[in-house]
Amino acid sequence: MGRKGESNRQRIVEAADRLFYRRGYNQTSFQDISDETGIPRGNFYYYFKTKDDILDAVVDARIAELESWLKHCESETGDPRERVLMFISIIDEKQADTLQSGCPVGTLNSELAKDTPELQQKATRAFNLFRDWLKQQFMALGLSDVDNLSMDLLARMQGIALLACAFKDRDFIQRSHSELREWVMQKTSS
Amino acid sequence: MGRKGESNRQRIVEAADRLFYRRGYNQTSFQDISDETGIPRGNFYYYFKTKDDILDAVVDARIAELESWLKHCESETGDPRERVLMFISIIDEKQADTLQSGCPVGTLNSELAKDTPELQQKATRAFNLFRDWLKQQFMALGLSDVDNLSMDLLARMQGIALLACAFKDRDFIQRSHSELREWVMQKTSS
DNA sequence: GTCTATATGTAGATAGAC
DNA sequence: GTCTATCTACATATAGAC
Repeated sequence: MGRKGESNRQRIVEAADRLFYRRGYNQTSFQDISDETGIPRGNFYYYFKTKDDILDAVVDARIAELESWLKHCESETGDPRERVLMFISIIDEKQADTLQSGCPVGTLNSELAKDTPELQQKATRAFNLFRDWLKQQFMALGLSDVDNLSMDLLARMQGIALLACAFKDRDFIQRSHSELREWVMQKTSS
Repeated sequence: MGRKGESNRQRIVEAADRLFYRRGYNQTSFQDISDETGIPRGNFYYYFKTKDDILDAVVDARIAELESWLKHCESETGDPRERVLMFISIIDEKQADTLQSGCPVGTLNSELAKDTPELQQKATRAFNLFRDWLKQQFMALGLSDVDNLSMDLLARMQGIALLACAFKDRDFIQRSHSELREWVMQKTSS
């Protein structure tokens, strides 16, 4: 059973990814994942030894998605500034999800920082991937202080996502992303 | 049986506040609170009907703490700009906790936004209190756009706290708070 | 007001039939 | 590979003795 070309393992990871995002890791049970996939609970242990192993696969999936976005930005234009602006446009398109559940990477980090530092380190991998990519773009523009610039941009994005979700304020996202674009323009024109 | 002048109810709330902050709400059990206070699990139900009621009291406690900080800023100086800068200094002093567990209000919001919107609304009360206070300070300075300014400052603080906690980066907090002060100076001098 | 014993549900994980 | 039945641990919550 299961749709063609979609392994049970893959279906579990996709459902877990969705549920971990919407409800949080700790608040998602095997029963929830079973309900969404139709795959019996006990079957999960054929593919994953523990719940943490499922999280591991989910983090890998989120990293892969982030990588695909970065590659897309790179393929669309050779101008590093345009690439960064394009990334902002991509997350801007995820408004609806951000409003409801925040940033998939940020909220996971925040949740795992409490009580499970080992897993949290895994979640920061996605942050690091993005930081490194930003650094490359800023370096290609001949900027100094690329480490700080990258952290600052990421911090702004995270603050925006957190407040937008807390207040369910769509206008705030739009205004903030617009100001973020201006910030990028200004910082990359010196 | 409880230190003098400290009711059992109060001791439960204080322990819960600490544990909810460090481990998260969902990851903190009655057993944990019992272990910290020495008060038996079953006893909690004399003071609170449900676990949610404990959270309610914890949120009230965090709001009360925030209010005391704001009052302190107001009592120290009549200059609204100085008040805002003083608030940044206060949270700057909480670096160690922020590094370990993030912002007590921000992380709680983030956790409760997933799956328990009712409780999350309660947690946003603290955000709203701070926003209103900031608006008052900015208005007293004769600024326009006080709503956006307040949201932007809060968003920056939240982004800083989240990344500092994710990367356990003390230098980042210090640099960012320093830049936040400059931002306040600039915005309030127009 | 305080504490113990316990009810009731559900979590993650395992064993073993098919 | 798939599924059911079940184990053990622990969660919130309740009942009732003291």
